[in-house]
Amino acid sequence: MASKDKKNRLPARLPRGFIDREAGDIRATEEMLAAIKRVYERYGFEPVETPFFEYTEALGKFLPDQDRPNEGVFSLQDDDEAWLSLRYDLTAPLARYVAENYDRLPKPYRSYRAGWVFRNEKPGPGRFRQFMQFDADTVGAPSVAADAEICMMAADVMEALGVARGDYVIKVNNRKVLDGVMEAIGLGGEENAGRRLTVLRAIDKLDRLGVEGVRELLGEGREDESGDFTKGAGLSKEGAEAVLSLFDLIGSNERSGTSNAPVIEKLKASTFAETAVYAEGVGELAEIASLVEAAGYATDRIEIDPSIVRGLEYYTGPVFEAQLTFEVPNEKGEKVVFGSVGGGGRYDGLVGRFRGEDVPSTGFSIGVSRLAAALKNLGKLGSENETGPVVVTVMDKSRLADYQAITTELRVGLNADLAPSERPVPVEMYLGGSGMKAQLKYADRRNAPCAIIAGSDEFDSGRLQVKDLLEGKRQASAIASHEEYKEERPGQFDVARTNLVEEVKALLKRQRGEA
RNA sequence: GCGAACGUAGCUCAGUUGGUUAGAGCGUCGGAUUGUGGCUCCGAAGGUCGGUGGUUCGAAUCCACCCGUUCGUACCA
Repeated sequence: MASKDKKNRLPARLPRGFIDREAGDIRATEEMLAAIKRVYERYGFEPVETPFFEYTEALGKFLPDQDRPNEGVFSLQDDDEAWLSLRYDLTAPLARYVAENYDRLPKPYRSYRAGWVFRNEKPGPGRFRQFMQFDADTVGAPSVAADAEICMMAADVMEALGVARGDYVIKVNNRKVLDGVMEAIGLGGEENAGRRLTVLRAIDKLDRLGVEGVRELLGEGREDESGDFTKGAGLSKEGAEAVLSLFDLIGSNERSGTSNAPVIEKLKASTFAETAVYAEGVGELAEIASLVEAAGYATDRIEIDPSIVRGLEYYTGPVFEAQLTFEVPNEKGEKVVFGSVGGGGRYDGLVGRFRGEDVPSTGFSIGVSRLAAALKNLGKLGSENETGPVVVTVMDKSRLADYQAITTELRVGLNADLAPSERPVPVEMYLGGSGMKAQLKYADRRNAPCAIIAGSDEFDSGRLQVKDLLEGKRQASAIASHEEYKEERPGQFDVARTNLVEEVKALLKRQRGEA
């Protein structure tokens, strides 16, 4: 019921952090998902789907790093008082799924899935409370060959989406290397868990704050522009410099060509190598490097970078991050590097939470919306101007049956011998209540290739008017007066009723430049 | 979460020290053109001035709180 009372009218508004998606967006995303899927299928991964809701405890809220355990997730209580939460990533639900179906799944279990995830956080530009991820995981594979494969697959995905080699890079690090470094500077043990987190967070900010900012955060702390003070990790000068020495290794590869060997050598030569977990981590990185190199993936695609941190909750070994390296202008016209569009790593303990033993697993997650925004920027996505429907206009409402017959004839005829992969030609009869002028305006706005026009003259003569809207637009720009415009009827021609389908087919072909 | 700025029509924005009926451009709809998308001209619709309360004879304008947006920062599985 329409509300005349303006004061009490229901406001039509979206909850903050959520967006409506429109045709162009949806089509572009579907295209993208299909391309990613093809890559994963090529590697032998199979699809699986889990629901939006999981039991809250299954999502892993009791894992470390729960400064604010009740924030960030949408939760509600079920009839039986059990807490349910909307999933905030696709990894924890996969771990639940694998644990629940462990005995009947082939191991290693290789699967991919795309889906919406939800985070109850402050939204910002390009940052929403509902967004899509596309994951691929290998569960039950202890070998770093699985990690190497995930990295290569991530690189393949970027190229399948049209990102040129050199415009992206898959960065690889190992959590064990960072753990080893922290152990070496005296941050080992349970009592230092909090400071270790602070150190990892500091390292993670290299991109944004630079070496100086990280140095402050490793020491006493840092004051930002607004005067806010962030407490640091409180490391000694030597400890901080030791951590920062990792950054010196970045770029070792570029200087030497295409192999990750130089950075591996430097990692091995470091004094940290005396720490067992560090040495183990470097060993794994060396193996990954040699595996991807043997497969032909050089540092222009997969690069070892000791400054990569990624998620703090559950990664136990190698971690990956897909970065776009080209610059794009932001709203202010400044050039900025697009940055991370996906990440992942090894999470040996996640499935084990549901079972007695750890199940070694590794995976990768693509931020679909973010990557879509990047691709749009590259011009690799967003064929916005899709051809719209052929519009059959209605001039004489008493002859609706005739217009309907024409519409159906075109709809069937134009789509008769399409291959299954070809986009159908949409055909519609104008269903609004307005006159001819508005109908053609409608066709124009729908980006229609042509409109069919018929009144009593046409029905009597057995010939219909076909108006080529693209050709008409072209001709119209050369016509100044409205009288002449009316007289010319640019782009318009008449065809025999019996030849309608063939004539429209020919017109569409001409427009595609095939005739 | 903390700090700051901003919020006027669908969009981009004017709006004087607090003073009559809040404006423009673009867009939308209609007419000139009863059967033809453009151009041009004419006209119309469209506003809880983000919300609520307060100060005042009088508030888009001043004050408080709230909501939203943006920026910085923290967190980010």
